[in-house]
Amino acid sequence: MGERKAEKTGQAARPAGRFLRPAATVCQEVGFGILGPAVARRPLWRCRGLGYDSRLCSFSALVTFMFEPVRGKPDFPALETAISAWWREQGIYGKSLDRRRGGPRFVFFEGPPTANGMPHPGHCLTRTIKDLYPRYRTMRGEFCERKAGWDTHGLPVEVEVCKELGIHSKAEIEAHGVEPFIHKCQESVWRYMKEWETLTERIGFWIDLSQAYVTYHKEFVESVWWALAELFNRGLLYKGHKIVWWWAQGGTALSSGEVGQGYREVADPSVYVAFPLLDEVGQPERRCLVAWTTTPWTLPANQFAAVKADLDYVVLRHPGDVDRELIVAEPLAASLAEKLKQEFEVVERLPGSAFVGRSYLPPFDIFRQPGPPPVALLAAGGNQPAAWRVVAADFVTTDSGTGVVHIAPAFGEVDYGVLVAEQARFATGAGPTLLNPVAADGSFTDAFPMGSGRFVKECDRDITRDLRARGLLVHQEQYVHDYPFCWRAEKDPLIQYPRESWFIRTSRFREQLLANNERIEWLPEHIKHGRFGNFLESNVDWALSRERYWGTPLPIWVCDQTGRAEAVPSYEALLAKPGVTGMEVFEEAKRARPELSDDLRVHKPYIDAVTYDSPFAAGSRMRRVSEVIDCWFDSGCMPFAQWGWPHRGREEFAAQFPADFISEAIDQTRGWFYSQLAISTLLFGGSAEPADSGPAFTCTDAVDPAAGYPHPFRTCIVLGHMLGEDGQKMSKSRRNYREPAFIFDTYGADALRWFFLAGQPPWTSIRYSERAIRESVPEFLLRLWNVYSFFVIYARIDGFDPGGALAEPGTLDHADLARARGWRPPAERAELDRWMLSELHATTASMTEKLDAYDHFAAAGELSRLVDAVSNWFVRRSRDRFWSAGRAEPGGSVEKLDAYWTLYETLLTVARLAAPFVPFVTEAIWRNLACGPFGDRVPASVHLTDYPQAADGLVDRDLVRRMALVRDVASLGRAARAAEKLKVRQPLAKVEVILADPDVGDADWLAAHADLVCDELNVKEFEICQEPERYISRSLLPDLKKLGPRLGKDLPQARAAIAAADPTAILAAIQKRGQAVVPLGGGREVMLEEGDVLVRTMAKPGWAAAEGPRAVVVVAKEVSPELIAEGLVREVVHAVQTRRKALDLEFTDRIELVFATPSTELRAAVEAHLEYVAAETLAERATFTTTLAGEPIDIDGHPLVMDVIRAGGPHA
RNA sequence: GCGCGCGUAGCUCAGUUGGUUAGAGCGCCACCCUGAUAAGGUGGAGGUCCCAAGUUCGAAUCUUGGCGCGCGCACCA
Repeated sequence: MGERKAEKTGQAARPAGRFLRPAATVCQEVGFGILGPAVARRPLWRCRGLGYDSRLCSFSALVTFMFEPVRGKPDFPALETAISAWWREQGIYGKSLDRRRGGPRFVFFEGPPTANGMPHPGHCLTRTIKDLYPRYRTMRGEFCERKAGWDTHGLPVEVEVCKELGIHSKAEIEAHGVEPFIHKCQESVWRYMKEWETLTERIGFWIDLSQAYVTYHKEFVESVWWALAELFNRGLLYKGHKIVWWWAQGGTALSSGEVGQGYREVADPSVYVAFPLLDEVGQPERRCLVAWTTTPWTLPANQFAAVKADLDYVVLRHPGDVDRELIVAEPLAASLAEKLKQEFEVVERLPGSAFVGRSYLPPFDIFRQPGPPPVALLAAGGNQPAAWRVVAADFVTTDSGTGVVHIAPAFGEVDYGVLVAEQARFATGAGPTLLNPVAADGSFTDAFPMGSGRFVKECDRDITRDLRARGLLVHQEQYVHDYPFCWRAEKDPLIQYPRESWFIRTSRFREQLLANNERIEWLPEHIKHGRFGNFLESNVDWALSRERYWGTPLPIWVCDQTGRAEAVPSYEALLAKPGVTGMEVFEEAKRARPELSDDLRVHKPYIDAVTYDSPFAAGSRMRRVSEVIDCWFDSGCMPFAQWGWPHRGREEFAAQFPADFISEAIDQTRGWFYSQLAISTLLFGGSAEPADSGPAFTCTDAVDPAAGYPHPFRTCIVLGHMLGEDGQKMSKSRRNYREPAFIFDTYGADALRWFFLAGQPPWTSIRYSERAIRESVPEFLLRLWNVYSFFVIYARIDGFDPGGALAEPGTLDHADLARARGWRPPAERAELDRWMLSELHATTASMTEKLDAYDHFAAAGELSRLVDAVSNWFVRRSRDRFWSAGRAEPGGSVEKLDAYWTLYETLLTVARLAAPFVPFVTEAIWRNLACGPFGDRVPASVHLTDYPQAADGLVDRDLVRRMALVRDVASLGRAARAAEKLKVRQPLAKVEVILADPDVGDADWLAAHADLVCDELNVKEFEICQEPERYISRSLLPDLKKLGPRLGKDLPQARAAIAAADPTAILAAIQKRGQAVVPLGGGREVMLEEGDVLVRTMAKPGWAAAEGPRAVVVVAKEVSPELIAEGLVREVVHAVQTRRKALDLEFTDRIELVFATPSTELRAAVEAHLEYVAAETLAERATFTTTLAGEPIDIDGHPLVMDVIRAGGPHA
């Protein structure tokens, strides 16, 4: 047995550290006392088992020691709730703000969630991201106020209340009474408030909930009013018609989201109807346009027929019916003929434009007088029939139908657009008016007697029958398609229906919106010109009003007599109006219910009661319009309305606009992202001038602040949607996800945060799976915790006392620690220490860079690699130092102390680096490692420290590269062993390494680390191979990136030629003359220069070798009898240890060993190393006997029976 | 239907301006360690890079067309 063995034997013979298990038990009992005032100074007597340690004497220091014991198996959820409570008690969030007051601002806007629904995992994600960056920037020295907010208005709230009341239509709400209904809405808004607050605190989202803005509060409403009045006064708020999806039975329009929920596949009648063209005197011709529709009930409202101008149409005639000719788009003629099962002859072929302007006979004449079509005055001069005329339209396609589109402006958005466009062509008032034979309840009016009083859809059959009777029906069939129904009343089909509505002229600002958008940093980038940009491109005016109850009332008052309107910017301005009355309605309600919120003053129905004298007509009164507004407008006003600006909060607004950072999920592109951008752009304008110099926004004037793009936000992280366990949409009924509370209680908030932050880029859709969350724990949190726990255990044993060594700790940065007694500069420390600090500071630099670029996913990856480096290389390779004798004190073991200082600095720095990601566990580490020894001399919380600054001087890039090389070599060595089934327990004589690139000086360095490699690989000797040709072959590879552009088509030949050439000769030529010539055949040749070729090293077969990109590692396969014996002995030791474990012996238990084997070889091996075996297994005696009962075990083919007896105890 | 995004190992995902042997984690199998221990480490197996055509000396990567999934807008006469 060689020297190394003896060393190890010596070590094991020392009963060092065998008390570990009991100590850990104690830690569990102690818990996390650091957080409370009751910092545990547990009596030593609880540390049972300590008596086994010869170094117990050193434990006397423990009593005054500052590091709390750490439990080996952490209970993260319990830890987190304790820390959370401590933060609350100590006001740590407030303190983190206080110390940055006056610093540069980092402005964050909270997109308001609605508190009338339960928070779900998606909110956990947004709240994690929204927490990370403010925390990070605060640690970087910026002042980041975080004001919470709640979105409280809108249909969802009304729906909740309706459910509760068991009603659903507007009529029922009215019957119930608007006033009590509103009261219910206001209460309902806070229904899940507690859950939201709990979630917010539990996930560690630091935000000021006490100062939250609330969209129904009077101050907020008044800011919104100001914005609306501003738009109104600038002529940007107008009243118009809009075609909406109308739930006729319920008397309300539905939002697109609601409509989307109600689509069902149904079969509707599909009819092809003839529209006979009219001649000059108004008589029907033979020729008929053929139009197609799946909603026959809209035919009475027909006003136009649309064709595509540049599309070819054909006039078809059936030989058996010469009295009628059909006009359809040429590409669709065949399919029509097929449907009709008829052969047609093409009479004529004409472009669509040939029909534009022609009059036709509509299918019903309810709005039309017989005779020639009446004409109307065109705006450009001249006359034209206003309606029942062919128009050209680009939206006409040949995908289906006939290429002739029936236009009923009352019942289709596109159709309505045609009407508006046509109206514009005529002199004011002369153009076509909207024809609508349907009442708001969905029944035909008397204007269409055939269907009068009946629901339109029920009239489809009668209409079709009538058309057939009059010879206008060309064809009829069933058509299966998706059609929306009311999501609350499944039998009620929705219809498109015109309603009056208020609009904001956003479309006029399209260019400004795009210019503003151009300046916003979107993550991921494609949002800017993709989804969001496209949305802006196709901007239409914002349909603002809602015919509902619970929302910000539209602050427009209209004159009874003249119909003229004005907007009111605040409640105060309203009260100042002449002859104002009606406020008493609220006052009375308040007297009846004193608990009534004063905010309801500005809500329906109270606000509707307030009227005043009209400035437009003497004796007339001004009354508010009945509508409330789209709640998205509320949210978009949040940048200023959260401060009540411009009525108040002037300073706050000036300081907090625009936002540096916002983040929400992708569904907000048309929601909050748009509402903010639109409102800000319309109100504050701005230019595309870069706003780099100084603040983009100076609020000098309350009404017209000068703004430069971008505003109101600079950077926006758009998060992906979260999916359930099965990759489907999360849904309560499907139960495909775990409640956040369950995750918190089981794995903890840090685990969930880490899963979100490090699991995937934030914009991919995240599959929220319990398994993935669970598995994210060991890879980072637990590993970090183990290192931390390892450190504390040994620091306590060895008396490592930074608090005593350093009087003024500062923030425990590298420079601060340098003042400590016993601290040595890295240059004087072991290489491993310098390596660790290199990694630490290099990672610090790159993490900072990545977080500054809002790339937390990459930053988390860096962090994870760093913790892996600490755990799996630094600690592992430093064990000898931590386990060596001597105390970690000045005057003690210098190398040991170095190791402690290195690990201490690393852990403190990692805690700060990771603090924005996993705020709880890092707090626990900081509290113990920093506050433990230093108390009040250091910041009480890791979140009150600065983010680490990389000290470039400590980064030794060569060392980092070379250490990585050693780790590679170790891995390759193991791979080589594994390939030959040479297990690590079998010592081998030698390992040889061939470096792929021998020029970097790495070889010498590696050779100097022979011990390390030998230790890792369990070999006796290390050598940089002197005759690599024995083991490897080299081949030349052309550098394709370089040669490709130069050689082009010759490249394949060149590759073949280079592969066939003698690599040694080429390399030599390049080395000597700077270039080498390789013939290509055909007289051509390739000139190779330095860098044109790469050398690839491959292991020759027949050796125990493994190759990687940087090295080939060869281990000696041959094992001498001595090596085999050592291997056998190690197998025996392993077997004994396994038995010890099976017998559940304490680590400290001494044993007696008795062996029996028929194998003389095995016996000889063991006997030769008996001392070693005894030491490794804590055996007081190890003997051989000839007969022993028991099951023999296999030691590399040698049977062995053994008996393990606990010394001094009963037979084990 | 239109738009945006995405299809890479059993699962979750990386893959930088096209370049030589496509990676990681988890899971699986085998092994190692047993003084951080209901942890830790190492190795291995596992891939038609959705399909097809094209551009190119060369395509997971670029183009076009399919197919599939997610989301958004519509539902279209």
